Amino acid sequence: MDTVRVRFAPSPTGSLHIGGARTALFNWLFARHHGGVFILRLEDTDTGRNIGEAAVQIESSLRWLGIGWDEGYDCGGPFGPYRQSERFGLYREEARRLLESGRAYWCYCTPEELAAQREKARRRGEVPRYDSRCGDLTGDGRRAKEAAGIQPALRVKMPKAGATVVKDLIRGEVGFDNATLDDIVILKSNGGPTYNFACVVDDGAMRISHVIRAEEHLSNTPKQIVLFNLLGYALPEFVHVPMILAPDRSKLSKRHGATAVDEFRTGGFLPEALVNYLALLGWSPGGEREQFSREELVAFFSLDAVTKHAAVYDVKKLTWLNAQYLKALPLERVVEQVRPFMQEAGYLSASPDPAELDYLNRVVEAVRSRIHTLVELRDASAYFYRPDFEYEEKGVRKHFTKPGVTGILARGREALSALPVGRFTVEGTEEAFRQVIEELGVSGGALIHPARLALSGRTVGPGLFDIITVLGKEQCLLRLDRAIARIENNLEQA
RNA sequence: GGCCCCAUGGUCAAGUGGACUAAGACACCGGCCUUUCAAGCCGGUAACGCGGGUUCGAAUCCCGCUGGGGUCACCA
Repeated sequence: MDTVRVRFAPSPTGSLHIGGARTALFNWLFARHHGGVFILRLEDTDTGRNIGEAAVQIESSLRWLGIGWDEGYDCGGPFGPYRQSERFGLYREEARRLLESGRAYWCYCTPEELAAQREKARRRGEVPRYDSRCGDLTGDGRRAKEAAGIQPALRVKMPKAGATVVKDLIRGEVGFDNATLDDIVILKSNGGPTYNFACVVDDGAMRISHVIRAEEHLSNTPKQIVLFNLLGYALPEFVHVPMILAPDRSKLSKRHGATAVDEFRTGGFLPEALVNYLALLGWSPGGEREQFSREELVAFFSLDAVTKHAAVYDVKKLTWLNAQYLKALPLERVVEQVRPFMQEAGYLSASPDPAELDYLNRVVEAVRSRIHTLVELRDASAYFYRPDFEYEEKGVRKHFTKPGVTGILARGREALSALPVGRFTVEGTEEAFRQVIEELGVSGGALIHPARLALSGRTVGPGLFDIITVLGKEQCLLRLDRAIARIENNLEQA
């Protein structure tokens, strides 16, 4: 295979959603697998629809996912510029070639006229199609239109007979009857190129070897193939990957909850998990594994293992994968990822000192195996940072109302208090508590459950002795005292 | 509606004519473990859309139907 050159070409009309992200990922994996080039091109020809911040947002989502590009509108490259709004000169040149060779013609129909024609056809039950009426406009007719001040659009004559076959790498040969092809507009009356034209000119000029894009573009492809041939460009391979659908099998949109990559980031998902999940949506390496590192994905990725059918995305499985990464990734990585969440909650200062970081490390290690997202990790850590929590009501009824509970807690407090610093470890504190339990002749739970509630306010969480050692002696004694006082106070009121 | 694509459990999917009384994963349900909750381990429920062919034999090939999706712009 010649050098692989693929591109991801988003339009800056919004944030990067997971469908786009997966298309970008497949392109990237394919390029990396073959040692090829991955290009980021901005399709911003419709100035009216461009959203200022969108390009920046798309870019940052891609970077967050770890999808980097070799050529692009920010870093340049041998076939730049990579922003279509900066390539209008090229499009006009190429359009002129078509006009001069008689393959294109000016069309003076106004949008209103075209809409009326379409409506008329629809009412007659016909397929709305442009009738090429301007194609045989005489010089006089043209002059008359121009005198009327109409800015024309440039159309390309499409073949009217025969068929155009799209050779798609995952779908095989897909035939389209040429009679269904409109004379498409390639230059709008404002002088700008249309999508189909700019796309073809750029894919040709940028020597794209494989056009890997979503399936919704399949029906554009025959028109683009005609353009490729008219322009004399080498045809790239076409690859139309299946769509990602919402749980109700409809096209993904905002109303389906989080669909933007950025929402997953703020929702506490790791890029490792999202990349892994997205790679497995519509592609399968076979076998029984579900977890793959980025390097493994690159090594295993292959277009012929991409499925043909659309996939419904399932946030539950993504959540599971995220939890897997949360507990298996090196601790430093998880800590690094959770830092902004902790800072936002006020648990961590803007520039934490080593002691703060050490504490955070221990908190994360204690909590990370029982949560699914960074947001959950932050929430499950709250009591490590705030001593003034409320006690869970259900736990209070269950563990703080037992007769003698204050006495038991007091004995536990005493035991911890008596422990020398060197013995304030998971083993040491557990041994101390076990001894209290034995001396009192009560069940382990009689001390452990109220103690957990006293220290964390919750009935669920890490092992008690992990909580104790992370909190440290001083906090434990304080919190135990607070709980004992609270229970006695309640008893008086009762 | 025309054209195009697709069709294995609720979801992601393996499967490329015999090894399929159809893998694995998520979710769900049970059990074990256990100081709680997770995690982990063990087990369970659950699928080839329908109808015709072809073939000794079909989830796999062909046709039709049904269903889902995409697309029909001077949007991309």
